[in-house]
Amino acid sequence: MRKPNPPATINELMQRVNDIAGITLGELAAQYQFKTPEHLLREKGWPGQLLEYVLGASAGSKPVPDFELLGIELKSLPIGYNGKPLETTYVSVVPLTNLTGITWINSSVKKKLNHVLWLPVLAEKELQPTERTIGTGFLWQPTKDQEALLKRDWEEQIELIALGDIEKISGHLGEVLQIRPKAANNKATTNAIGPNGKIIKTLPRGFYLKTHFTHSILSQEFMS
DNA sequence: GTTTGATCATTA
DNA sequence: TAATGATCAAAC
Repeated sequence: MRKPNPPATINELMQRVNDIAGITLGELAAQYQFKTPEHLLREKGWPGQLLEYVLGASAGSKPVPDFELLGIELKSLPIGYNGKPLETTYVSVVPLTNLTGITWINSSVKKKLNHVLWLPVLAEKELQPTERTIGTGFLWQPTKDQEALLKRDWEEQIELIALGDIEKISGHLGEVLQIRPKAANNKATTNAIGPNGKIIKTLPRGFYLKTHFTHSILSQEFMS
């Protein structure tokens, strides 16, 4: 099969999502002649890249929603046999400089999470990457309560960064939204605001949704 | 180096 | 065993 075009409507997108529910990543990759990792899962981004391709998401690394026409972000969500998320969910890069004028409303986190297509994938560790089974995808927008939680965590941690206290931030902070390293390795560096307002070098960081938050989203969708 | 896609693996 | 810190690959 050829590379799918971007879906024109939400209905079209959701039809494609429903069409792939229940099959494995290996079967899907074969159908579309998409590359499959031959041995170990060293290509950590493979599940997401395959799903993007099949659903017609914008290719490449662009700072725009996966489905630009629809304003929807695709997030695959690895879950275990118990239906709970196995990993935190990466959201976006954490800004470490030029924070003047930045607010929750215009933040990358709010924009990214404004409208998300969650695609659960049964990804229990004993399963080979190709044996992971695609679940039922669904659209989600934060409720007022959920957004309030995200906003509170975001503001608390952005304030620390603005004050030059990036090195005081660890994955322990944040109720639902945490900040953790996001880099090739722990030697990578980027600019950040340091003590006294001086620019320092530090490890690039990313925002991640904690698993209990994504689990609550799943519960809200499937157990209501 | 940065941003996209995430998972790995050591620690607590 | 869950969570935090570290890491892998591709495109640019």
